[in-house]
Amino acid sequence: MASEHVDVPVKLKNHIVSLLRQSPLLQAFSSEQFSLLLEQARIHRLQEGEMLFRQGVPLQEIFICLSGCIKLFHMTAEGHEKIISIASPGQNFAEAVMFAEGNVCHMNAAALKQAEVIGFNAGQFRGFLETSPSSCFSVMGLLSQHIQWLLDEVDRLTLHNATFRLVYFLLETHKHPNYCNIISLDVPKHVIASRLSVRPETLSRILKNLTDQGLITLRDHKIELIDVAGLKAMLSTEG
Amino acid sequence: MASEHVDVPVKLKNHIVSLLRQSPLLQAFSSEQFSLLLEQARIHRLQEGEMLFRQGVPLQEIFICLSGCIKLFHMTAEGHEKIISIASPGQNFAEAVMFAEGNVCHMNAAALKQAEVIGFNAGQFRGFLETSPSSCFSVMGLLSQHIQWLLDEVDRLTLHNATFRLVYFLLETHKHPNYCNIISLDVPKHVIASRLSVRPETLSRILKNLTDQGLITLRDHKIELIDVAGLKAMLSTEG
DNA sequence: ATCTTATTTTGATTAAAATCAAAAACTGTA
DNA sequence: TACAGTTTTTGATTTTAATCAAAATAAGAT
Repeated sequence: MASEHVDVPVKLKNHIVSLLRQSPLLQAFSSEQFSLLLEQARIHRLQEGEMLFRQGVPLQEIFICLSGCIKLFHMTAEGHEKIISIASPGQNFAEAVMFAEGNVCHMNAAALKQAEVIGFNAGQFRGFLETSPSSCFSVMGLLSQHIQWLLDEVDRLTLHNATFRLVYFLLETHKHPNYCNIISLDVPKHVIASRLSVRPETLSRILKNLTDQGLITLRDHKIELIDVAGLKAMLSTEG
Repeated sequence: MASEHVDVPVKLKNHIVSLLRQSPLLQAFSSEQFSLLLEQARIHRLQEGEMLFRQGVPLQEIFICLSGCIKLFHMTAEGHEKIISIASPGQNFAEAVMFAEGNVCHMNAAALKQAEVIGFNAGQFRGFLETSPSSCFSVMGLLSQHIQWLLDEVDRLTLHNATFRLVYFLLETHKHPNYCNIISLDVPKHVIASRLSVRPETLSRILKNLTDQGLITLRDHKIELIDVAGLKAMLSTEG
């Protein structure tokens, strides 16, 4: 799995190296361990739609997205897809698999657009953890955060409706970047829909409602948040 | 929080001690560390409905249920409750909180029936982890399992319907115990409903359907699985 | 450009489950 | 046993979002 599109050894640009050095996954390691991990790491270059790994398959790597974005998703027998999360540059994924029975991952990962992913050797990674409880604590913190996120997600799915989930998603996405109130959707809307567990038609209608209420405006593939306070109010009152 | 109903120091029956010794949470520790954890542990005796801790409050303990059962649940501003999971004797909970920002737990815990819970000192626990990477690995394995369970739960909530969730729940509950096909619900049905994210009325109707189909029978607060193969078939075909 | 394809929106309809309301079945207690 | 309370079931109705179907829009290729 995931071996066809690999370049090794890794030659990384400096800004990528410093991105990685700051990753919560790696920052607790010594410089030496960090270098050794990089030496053994592989770059996966994926075309849009290309799979990185499939559910049920054991993984020998822990991943960090370097460019593009990766969807992590479940698939039912009938072919229905549910996107659990979307990893963007700097974000790690499949780190919990390293401690799972048989290292089997229960999810699929595929590129939503042309992407580069770095895969660290899981055995080597575990080896370094064995020598360093402080690194273990760093990883345990990461796993704890992951659990917290999933608990909140269950919360949103069970106690809140589709509109709430979309508004929450918009405000979350809005948190990170460059102050301006414009969110660029760099993936098709049906991807956002799957991420939010609604049908594309429903997402379209909800966006229309919010537009009609004067809370957002839509143009191209960008959503401008007109009334952030109003959106925030929707999260506390309704849902 | 959680200090009113505490007996300390702990005096435990032998079978409880051996239950604890086998807990995935504790088994990686040395006998000495295990004893020291027990020395600092507190027993919480809870009446039915009594809270163990509330969301938003920092926790200084990691818990294992000794008797009775504990519901772990979210609560919305409007007072709607969603039970995430139910801990029965031997099961640990709130172990991830120990690595969270400010040790803040985002869930509530309360007794579903008269219960005893042992709370280990989280600081001491972390201290022992610092001395032992192998214990860390044990905990990371536990956290990884927790993540896996939550991912599956998201899966069931988004890709499957209420009937699927109930049938899955019945078969999961059936896995553990003493071969016989009778599941005793030792909690009110509305608790099961909340756990499955359906309304009590809906649960009642689904149980009726399954009964009409000859898959189960209901009497008292027991569900007898008549056609286990038929139930399993429902998980693969429909959902 | 034009044609082709994929994505998104809109409208009409359906389905699953929630809600509302009330009856029935239990529980425990006096 | 009768009574007061809770829990569960049943029935009628509504709501939310899914589904089905088709039009509109956007994106790519020739």
